[in-house]
Amino acid sequence: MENSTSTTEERILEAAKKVFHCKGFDGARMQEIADEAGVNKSLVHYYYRNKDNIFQAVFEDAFSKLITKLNEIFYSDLDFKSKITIFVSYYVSFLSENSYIPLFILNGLYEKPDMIKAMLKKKNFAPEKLMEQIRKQVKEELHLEIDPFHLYINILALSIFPVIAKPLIQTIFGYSNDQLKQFNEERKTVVPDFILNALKGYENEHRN
Amino acid sequence: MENSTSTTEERILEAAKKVFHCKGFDGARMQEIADEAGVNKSLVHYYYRNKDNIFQAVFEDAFSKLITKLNEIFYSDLDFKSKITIFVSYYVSFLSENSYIPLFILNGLYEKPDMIKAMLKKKNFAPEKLMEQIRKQVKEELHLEIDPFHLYINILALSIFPVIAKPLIQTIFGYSNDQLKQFNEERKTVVPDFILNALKGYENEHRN
DNA sequence: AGTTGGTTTAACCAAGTGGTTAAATATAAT
DNA sequence: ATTATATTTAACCACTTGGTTAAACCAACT
Repeated sequence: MENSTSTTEERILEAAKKVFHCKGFDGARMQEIADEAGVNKSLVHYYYRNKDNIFQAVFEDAFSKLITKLNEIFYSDLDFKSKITIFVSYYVSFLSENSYIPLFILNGLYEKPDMIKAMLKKKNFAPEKLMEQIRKQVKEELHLEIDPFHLYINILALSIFPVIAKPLIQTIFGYSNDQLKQFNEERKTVVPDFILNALKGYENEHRN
Repeated sequence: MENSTSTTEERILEAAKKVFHCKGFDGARMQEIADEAGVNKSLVHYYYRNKDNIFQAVFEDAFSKLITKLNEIFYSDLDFKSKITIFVSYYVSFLSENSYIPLFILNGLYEKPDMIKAMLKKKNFAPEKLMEQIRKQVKEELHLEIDPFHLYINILALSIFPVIAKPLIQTIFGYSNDQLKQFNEERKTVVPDFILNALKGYENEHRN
């Protein structure tokens, strides 16, 4: 019973992504995942023994999508300013097309910290290396006194927050889908500009 | 059966805050709220007919806490740069002591958009006025070409995101509670500096 | 003491919940 | 055709969920 090119197992995972992303762990129902995949509920259990398992599969998928590209860009040979520009424009467009992922991951970190820790260990993801790379480049290439970790968090904040805040911008500021799309498009240049301008400010301030 | 100074109804609301903030709407259990308040479950129903009602009460409380101070600061007579400094340092300290609130509100906007819309209408909260005030000051006082809405979102992002990302910083970067506390303390100065430096950059860039 | 009003409770219920099981079906190999 | 294997299903279960009900409690007032 192959539907198009995907196996049933893949179709279930895709359905689970949709449901978990929209409803969160507690809000998601195994029945809804099954319906979304067009299969019986117990088939979901057949492939992924229980709810925790399938959640973990979905989380790993989302997390690695975010992290892989991040590492790729920040480990490359580019100068730091190029990295920022490339990273932000890539992330803003990726996230605005997968706007549920960041909040899903943050909630996962709150709800299932143990599961996440185990996953990080399994994939031996080491953020220290990344931070060391950033630290080195900020000091030796840009000669800035700004704390690299704060800078890193600022970059993430400016890239990620507006995507998380999508319903805030729509519900509270009444942006339409088109307006939001344009807003996200603008951020690809606005955010790098903002960051690079800020860095310029540090040059002037600390070169004394 | 008055416990200290608070009424039973207030004690239930406080308990509901705790539970909803930690578990979200779907994860929260009426029984847990009752236990937390030290009362029987059906007493919770007696005061707040159903789960939606008590959730709404909790949401309104959190939302108004965030918004009141924001309006207060941005409507004051201060120059814009002072507003930024004051706003950020106030928000960072408020949020780091109520770190569950921003994510709670964002999730609420996703989960219960209709409820939230109704609430905003009831309290006739109008963000247009706030934006107009910011727009005016950015143009006429600072003579900057930066889009005021993007600037506003940037300010929110830099203030709010690090608080939301608390479990990310702790779980992934392994920060201890003390380190996180210091990190938040530092942000009270780092963030305004970063923003004001960025604005300085815009002055140089666009004064031609 | 009796009445009244708000407050608090135990016991209960229908509707889901995640999860199990054993049987049915399709697919392919012998 | 028969067997073996992987896939798919309906029926079921123990348990939890939000919510109801009717009775008990308790202070204040008559």
